Amino acid sequence: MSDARDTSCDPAGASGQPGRVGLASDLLDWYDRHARALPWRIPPLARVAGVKPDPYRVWLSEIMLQQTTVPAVKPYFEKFTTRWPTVSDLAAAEDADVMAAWAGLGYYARARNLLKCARAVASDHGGIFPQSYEGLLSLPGIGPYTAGAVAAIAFDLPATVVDGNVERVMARLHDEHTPLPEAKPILTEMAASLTPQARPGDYAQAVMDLGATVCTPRNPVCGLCPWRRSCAAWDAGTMAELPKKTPKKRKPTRHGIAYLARRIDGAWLLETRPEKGLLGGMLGWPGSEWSDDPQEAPPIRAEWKTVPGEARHTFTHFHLRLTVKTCLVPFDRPPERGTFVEADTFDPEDLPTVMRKAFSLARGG
DNA sequence: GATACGTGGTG
DNA sequence: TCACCAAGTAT
Repeated sequence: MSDARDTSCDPAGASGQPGRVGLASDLLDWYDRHARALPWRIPPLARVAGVKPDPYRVWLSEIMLQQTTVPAVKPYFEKFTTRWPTVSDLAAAEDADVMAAWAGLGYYARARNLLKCARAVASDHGGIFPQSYEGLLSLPGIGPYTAGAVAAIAFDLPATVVDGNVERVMARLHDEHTPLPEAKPILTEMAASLTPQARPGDYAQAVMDLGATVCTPRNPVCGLCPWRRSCAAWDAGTMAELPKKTPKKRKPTRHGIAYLARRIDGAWLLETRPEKGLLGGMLGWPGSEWSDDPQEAPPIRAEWKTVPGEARHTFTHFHLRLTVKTCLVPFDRPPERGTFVEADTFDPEDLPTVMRKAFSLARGG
């Protein structure tokens, strides 16, 4: 781990401190000048002046940011913090309201675990988040990354935070060619050995910001990097090919049928999907199974018409081509599955994206 | 360790 | 069009 290059070229090393401290300090200097302003972030100057982050906002942002970009998260973060300003407010919310508010953001298990976690904090911890890595890790939806991030950012504990950005930065800094996920423990050890005791919260955010804005997956901007002089991949010219990753499987294509039934008073036939599995707990159109050759499964007796075209959508591990069928039914006909939702209560924004696409196709948009 | 789990942006 | 990628977790 103690690469000679780490110490040979940095001022702190020359002044007698270990090279790793020099690297952390260089990065914090960079962060003080280049930290992005984000709705959940306390700017470095304010942090140094003693302003503390709200653990609820840190936790909420970190859950939303899992596998999700900053621009996608921003409006959802504003919506959640406006509607539920504290963890106790969130804990008291209805499941359906939270799932509807999360609709469109993806990875819906996050929303289910978000509520479980808020309720655990409210009922088992008096509405206060546990202030330790282990305590945080024990909560639903909080894994090693998020426990470290909240510990560091909210409580300024010297936790090592390893996300995709940090993996990439470490792989390049040390010119590590072992492919992910095999390299994860190695990269984690590298990250741990760099984590400073001073300002761990700012440092955690700084490494991730570096990865997000300078040490990017494609076209890294090495000319602006505070760690360029210490970067082994820069020396070797291998930045563009790191980190190595084991190749992913091709996605198969599945087919399905979505049934959009409208009652004469304008109500729509919807159903809440089972808690487990794909789109678990979300509102959606009744439908067939998604497979090579789906079987008809109309949720109500009616004269169904097939909408021309298909709704196409790609999930994490397969492509979906959805045939959309519509019908109009009388007021007194009971459905075999699902529940009619009054027209003035129904908002397509409450649906996951694939279901919105089916709705758009049916409406001719 | 491998797999399931969303979505939108990008080259 | 298409594969890759993003502040991962649960099983």
